[in-house]
Amino acid sequence: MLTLYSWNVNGLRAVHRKGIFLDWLARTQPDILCLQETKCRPDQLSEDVLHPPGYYTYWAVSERPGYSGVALYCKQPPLSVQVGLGLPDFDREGRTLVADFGDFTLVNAYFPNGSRDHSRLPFKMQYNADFLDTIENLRQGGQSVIFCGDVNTAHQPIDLARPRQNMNATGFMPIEREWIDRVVERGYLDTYRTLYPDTTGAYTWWAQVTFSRQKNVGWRLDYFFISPDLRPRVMDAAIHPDVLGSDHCPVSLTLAIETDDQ
Amino acid sequence: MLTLYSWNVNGLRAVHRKGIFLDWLARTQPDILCLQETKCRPDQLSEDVLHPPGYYTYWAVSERPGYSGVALYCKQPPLSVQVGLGLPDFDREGRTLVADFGDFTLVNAYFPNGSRDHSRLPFKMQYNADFLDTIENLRQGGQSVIFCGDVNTAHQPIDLARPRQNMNATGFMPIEREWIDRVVERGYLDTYRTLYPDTTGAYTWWAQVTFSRQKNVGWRLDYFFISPDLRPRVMDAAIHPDVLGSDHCPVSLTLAIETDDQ
DNA sequence: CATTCAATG
DNA sequence: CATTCAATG
Repeated sequence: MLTLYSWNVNGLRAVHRKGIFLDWLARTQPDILCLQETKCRPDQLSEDVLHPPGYYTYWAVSERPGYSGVALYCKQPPLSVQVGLGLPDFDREGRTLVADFGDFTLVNAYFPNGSRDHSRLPFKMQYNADFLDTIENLRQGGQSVIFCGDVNTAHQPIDLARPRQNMNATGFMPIEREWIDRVVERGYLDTYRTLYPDTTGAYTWWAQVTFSRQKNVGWRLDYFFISPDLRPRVMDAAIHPDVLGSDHCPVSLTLAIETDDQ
Repeated sequence: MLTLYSWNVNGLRAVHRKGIFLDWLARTQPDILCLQETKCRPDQLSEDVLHPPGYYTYWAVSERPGYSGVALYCKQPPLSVQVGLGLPDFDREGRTLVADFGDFTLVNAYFPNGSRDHSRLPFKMQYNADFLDTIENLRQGGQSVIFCGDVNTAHQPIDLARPRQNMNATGFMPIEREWIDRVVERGYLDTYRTLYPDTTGAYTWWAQVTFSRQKNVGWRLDYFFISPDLRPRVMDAAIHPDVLGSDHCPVSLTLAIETDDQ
């Protein structure tokens, strides 16, 4: 059994400083943990966060200090890890890690935010397009694919509290949602929604400005998608809104795959 | 009897937030208070700081947000207040207030910092030169002059804890100290040093980086200077190192001048 | 080290 | 609102 978690931490140093990160990690013990918005270089971290007992860690860093960044924590080292998509425009922002675990290739991604004024929407849609090309190439190479992270888009009206008010807000615009349609058309499964097609109020992000978390006025922006061949292995998919410390909460996926744990 | 205080607060909002400023003001009740490094526009302040009971307030603001800025709090309104020296290069940094109190003209100034790499030394020396011209013009117009504030220069070796190590550091370079020599040659009196010519360890600023305040490794950078005609009125000059909340402490001057207080 | 601001989300 | 950085002192 393999447990995978994904969490946009909104600053790894901040969630560590609050005394939350290592506690949660020690308690949860995911086999694989994907972080987004780490907002740091590894050399800015203390040893306890950089190398928690039992974990290998991998880092994608933005050229711009304090911005973006993703990390991978895992109990077994991948066969290989690729930092970035191989596309400098995106890779300089530290958005992507691709890890080959043998049974599957895992892509941990912090998808671009379209920006309130929509100025980064073209950049986001280009990332999304190139991202889909990348994972399709992996599948054509015979790999099973899992991708997770902050997709920065709610797919359907059920995936946010105020769908009608946000039709023209980045994160729920038709063009953004259609990209997820395309992902699903290619056969990828939104694991949480596949298991819980009708569950409402299932969100992973809440705006801090409006204190919307206490009212659960949120969005489901964080996902675990799998290629369809992995469907028989899915044991559970979950959202963990009780885990505080960021404006996002973690999401998880449990697979029926043996680990080498002794 | 008239009590004047001068204090570089290193951010008025910060010293207010710490609960120090209004407490200190209510307890001390200076007739006149000159602040430097207010680092704010008046509209960024709450009413209680902007208009404490019994005080008129006047503001010089930098064009650059959060930088520099001086303020004048006084129980009796001046006959006139001039914001700036009339020199745009300096006035755009909100460094100077000139207030005519009838008995004397008070100039509240935040003299430029020469910058660690000495890059602002020419700017500082030009400000100092133009400042001296300004107060000399006031005297030639028949006024008694008081000037106070953060002069950003220690005059003599007795005025800092480590004179030999700082001969080439801005704040104690020969060229900076010679400007104070010139002020003294014109007859102005450094009120504190006039009353206490041999007192050592009398500092008004301590570097935060090195926690030097607890060791009293400091500099005397804040002064009340007076034109010589006011000498007979001087009752006391003091330094108040126990007042916390900034990296500078307040300094004060007490004059034998009647106030209109009922 | 401490203050403030700007960018970003 | 919260995180991080940069400039300044």
